[in-house]
Amino acid sequence: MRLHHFHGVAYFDKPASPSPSSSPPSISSSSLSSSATTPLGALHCLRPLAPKISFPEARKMVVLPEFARVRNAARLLHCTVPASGTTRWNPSPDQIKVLEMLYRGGMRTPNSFQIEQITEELGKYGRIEGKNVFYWFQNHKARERQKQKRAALLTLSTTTTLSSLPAAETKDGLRKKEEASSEDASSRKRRRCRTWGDVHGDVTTTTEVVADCTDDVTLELFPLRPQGKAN
Amino acid sequence: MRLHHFHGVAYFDKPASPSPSSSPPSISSSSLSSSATTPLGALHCLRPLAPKISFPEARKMVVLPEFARVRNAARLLHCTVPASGTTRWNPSPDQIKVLEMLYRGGMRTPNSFQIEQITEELGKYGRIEGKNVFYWFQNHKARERQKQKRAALLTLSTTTTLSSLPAAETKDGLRKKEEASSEDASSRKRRRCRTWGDVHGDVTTTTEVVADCTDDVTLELFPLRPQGKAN
DNA sequence: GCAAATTAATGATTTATTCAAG
DNA sequence: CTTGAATAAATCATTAATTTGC
Repeated sequence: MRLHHFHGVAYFDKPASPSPSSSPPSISSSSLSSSATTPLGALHCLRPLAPKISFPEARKMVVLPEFARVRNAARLLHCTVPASGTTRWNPSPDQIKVLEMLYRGGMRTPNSFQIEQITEELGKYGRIEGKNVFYWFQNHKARERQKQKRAALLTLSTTTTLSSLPAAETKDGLRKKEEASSEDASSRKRRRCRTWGDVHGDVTTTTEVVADCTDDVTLELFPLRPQGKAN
Repeated sequence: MRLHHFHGVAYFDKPASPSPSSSPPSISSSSLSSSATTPLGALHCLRPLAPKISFPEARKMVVLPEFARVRNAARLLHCTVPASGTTRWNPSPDQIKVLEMLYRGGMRTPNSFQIEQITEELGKYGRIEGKNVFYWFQNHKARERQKQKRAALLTLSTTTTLSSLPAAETKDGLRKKEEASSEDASSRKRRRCRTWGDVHGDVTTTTEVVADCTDDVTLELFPLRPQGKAN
C-alpha cells in the first residue's frame, strides 16, 4: 500500500574492480577516470520527508543495516515500480523449499553472485530480494546450529555418555558441528576473506562474455557448489 | 603490483525501490520489467585464478563478506582500471582525520547515502571504498566503546566509589555510555530498521531533482547530522 | 643502519544477540 | 512463538610499528 516515490539519485556503482582475492575493489571513488570531484550523476540530499504513512512511530527511515548500507549505494536512477513491499519478506513455501534444498546441499553463506542467482530464481515464486536470501541463510544457519546445540546439550545431559561428541568446540560448548554434507574438509581454519565487489574472476570486454560455467540464465542454481569455492 | 584482471559481469543493480522505511526495496528480481529469467548481462564463473602472488597460503579468494556479498551485486561492466588496490585499505592521515572528525561529530553508523558521500569526499585523499568507510565506523565505534569500558572498569576497580556511573548498562557491565554529543535522547530502545536500498526520501521524476539539502557535490559532509535522524 | 622477527593496531568477517512483524 | 531484520561482539588476518641481531 505504500507508494514510495523515490527516483534515482544517480548513484552509479563503482567501476568494478580486481577479481579473486579480497583486494579492495574500489567502490565509489578510486579508479574511474575522474578523481573525486566528479560525483557522477549529481547528489541530492532530499531528506526522508515523511516516508510511510501508516507507521506507529517515526522509526525506521534513517540509516540502514550493516550490509545493506553498503551495497545499496549504486542503483537508483529510474525506479519506476512501487514494488509493493509493505513490510517484511514473507517467503512462499516454494521459496523455502528451494532455500532449504540449497541449505541441505551444503550452502551456508552464498556469495553475492550466488545470492543474485538465487534471488533471481526465487523471484519466480514471489517477491524477494537479495537481502532476504542473505538473511535467510544467516538465520537458518544460526538457528540450525542453536537447535543442534540444544539437542546435543539435552542428549548429553540425558545419556551422560558424551561418546559421540566430535570434540570440536571452541569455547563454550559444542560448536561447529554441522558441516552439513559435502564441502569443507580442507579449510579447517580459513573462512575469512570473501571479497566485496567482485565475485567473478574477470571478463575482458563489456559485452556479454557470458557463459563460462554452465548456462547463462537459470545457471546451475542447485548444483552450486556448497561454499563458493569456485576454483 | 598485483594486476587483477576482472572485467564486468554486467550485474546491474536492482531497479531501486521504495524509499524511507525499511520496506523491501526489491533487489534483483521483483519489479523490473522481466521477472527472473533475464539475468541481465550474463554470468560467468571464471574462477579466482591465482590472485595474489605473495601469499603464504592460498586462502582468500572465495565468496565475500556479509554486507559485501549483497551490495556488490550490481556494478561491473566496464572495469577498466586496475585500481591498484593490492590488499586491504590503508587510510591516509587525512582520511583518518576526516573520519574521526565525523565520529566526534556524533556520526556512528552512517547510512548508505552518507557513506557514499564520505567515500566520495575521502576519495580525494586516496583510494577508498564505501565498505572501508562502513567498516571504519563499525570498528571505531566498537573499539571506542571497549576502550571506554576498560577505562571505566579500571576506574571502578581503583576508586571503588562508583558514583559517576550513570547506571545505564544492559547486561554485563557498563554499556552504552557514549552518546557522543547530540542526537539520541528519545530513541531509548529502538535501533533496528534502517533500510536497505533507500536512503533518500522520494523524488518523482527520474531527472536530477537533486538539491534539497544543501549543495549537490560536496554537500554538507561534516555538518551531517549525527545519526541520520533526518526528520 | 638495515632486514628479519615480534608485537601492536586495526581492517575485514563471522557469529551471537536482540528486536519486532506476522 | 517463529523467524525476518538489524546490530553488536568476537575473531581473524594484515599491515605498520617496534625491537633485535648483525
